[in-house]
Amino acid sequence: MRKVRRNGGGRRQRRGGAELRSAILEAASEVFLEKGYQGASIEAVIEKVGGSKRAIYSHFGGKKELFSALVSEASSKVMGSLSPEDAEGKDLRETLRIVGLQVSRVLMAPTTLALYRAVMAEGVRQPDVARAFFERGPGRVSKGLADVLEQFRARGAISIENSQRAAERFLGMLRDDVHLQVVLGLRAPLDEAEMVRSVDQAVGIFLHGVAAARF
Amino acid sequence: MRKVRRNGGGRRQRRGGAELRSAILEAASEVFLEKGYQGASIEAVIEKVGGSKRAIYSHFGGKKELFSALVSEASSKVMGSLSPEDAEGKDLRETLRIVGLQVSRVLMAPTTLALYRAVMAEGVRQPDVARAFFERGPGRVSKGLADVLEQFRARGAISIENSQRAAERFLGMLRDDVHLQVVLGLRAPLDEAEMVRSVDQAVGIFLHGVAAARF
DNA sequence: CTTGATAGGTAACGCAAAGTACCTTATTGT
DNA sequence: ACAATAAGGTACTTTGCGTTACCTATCAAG
Repeated sequence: MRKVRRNGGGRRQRRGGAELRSAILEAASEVFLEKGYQGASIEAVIEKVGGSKRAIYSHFGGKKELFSALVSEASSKVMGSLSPEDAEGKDLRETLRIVGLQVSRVLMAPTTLALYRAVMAEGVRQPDVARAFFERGPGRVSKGLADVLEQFRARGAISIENSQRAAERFLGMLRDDVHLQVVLGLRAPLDEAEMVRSVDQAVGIFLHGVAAARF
Repeated sequence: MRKVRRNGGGRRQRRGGAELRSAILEAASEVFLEKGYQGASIEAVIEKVGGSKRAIYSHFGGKKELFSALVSEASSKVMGSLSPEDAEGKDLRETLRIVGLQVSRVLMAPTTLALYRAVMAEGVRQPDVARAFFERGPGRVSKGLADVLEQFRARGAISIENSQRAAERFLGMLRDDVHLQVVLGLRAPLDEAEMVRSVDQAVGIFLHGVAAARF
């Protein structure tokens, strides 16, 4: 009886097997995010990574599965740039400013924008891709913010019925026409200063609304 | 000397020339909006409309131009379903409710969703398409609402620095995670009752915010 | 009726790209 | 070292599709 060394998935290792896999994912990111799922070609990926198509079919199974893997990975990676602990112990306004700014930075990052485009287009036809993206990305963010809001609600700082929906509203304000125009390539992403102002405005509306104070 | 019958563009008419053109646009809508720009094929369009590919090249020039024409038309058509006059003479809250509900209906309509997906994906590569979509669609809506808000601001009903940005914020709240999930095909569009509740919530936040009243 | 022009149809070209059959080579257990 | 196994490479097949060259039928002008 032999001992077989296996890695996590139960697949045998070879010279740079795992390295090749992640190199493919890297190259696939570039190609798929630039051209979109349908516009991307396996050949273009291989051209970047060097090697042969066979490697992609061995490692992933096909174009669809490669895309799916890529989206999962990219969605998770994006989340890594968020650090909710930065908002610990702050008051509500400051918390919203910090979270809002972090989210805005993510939303305006080139990779996120490209991911957004690609997934929006293909999500309807590949439900697992849509789910992976949403649950690892926007869904996680709004859940996280909802938890925070819930704490403030419990303390009586805010009056809302549904923390989850409230969080989604706040985040929705960050994904407004400006973001849409950036996604469409109609204007450059906001720079840091613009983002700060934008977030401040959103926080202001979210906290107190636009109605003139009726004193 | 005979009179020459011409249509608007100065192009000679023939048996069903214009009818064919619009039939092509109709079929192209179905195909492009279902499959996306890159996934759609001229052949599929022609199969639906009957005739030959030559007709498309005569009328439009190519796949790109056909898509562009389609997006312009569809974007304008969508706007037709908005009737801002319904909000005339109402107070601020009621105005926002009416506008919000109309916009929500549009956002949840299958055609709009499909258009959204297709344009989001292809906009970066076809700037004229992105522009046509945005200016006829979302841009027009937010401009319209901005004008209304400006009137309320002038009357002192609301305190905001920038009506345009404020309008975009309100509309952004309608394009939140729920809308994203619908676009991604992860959940069914809201029905009328759900939309009403959703809009009411957004209006509430927009007007007074979530902060507990400090009396 | 003739003539010129053009919208529309037929069919073919050319290319890109997904997937695969087959071979090569590295790796691992004995 | 050697056999067994499987990853990785080469090159092909097949398919689908955008585009175009060429032809035909229709319509207006004289």
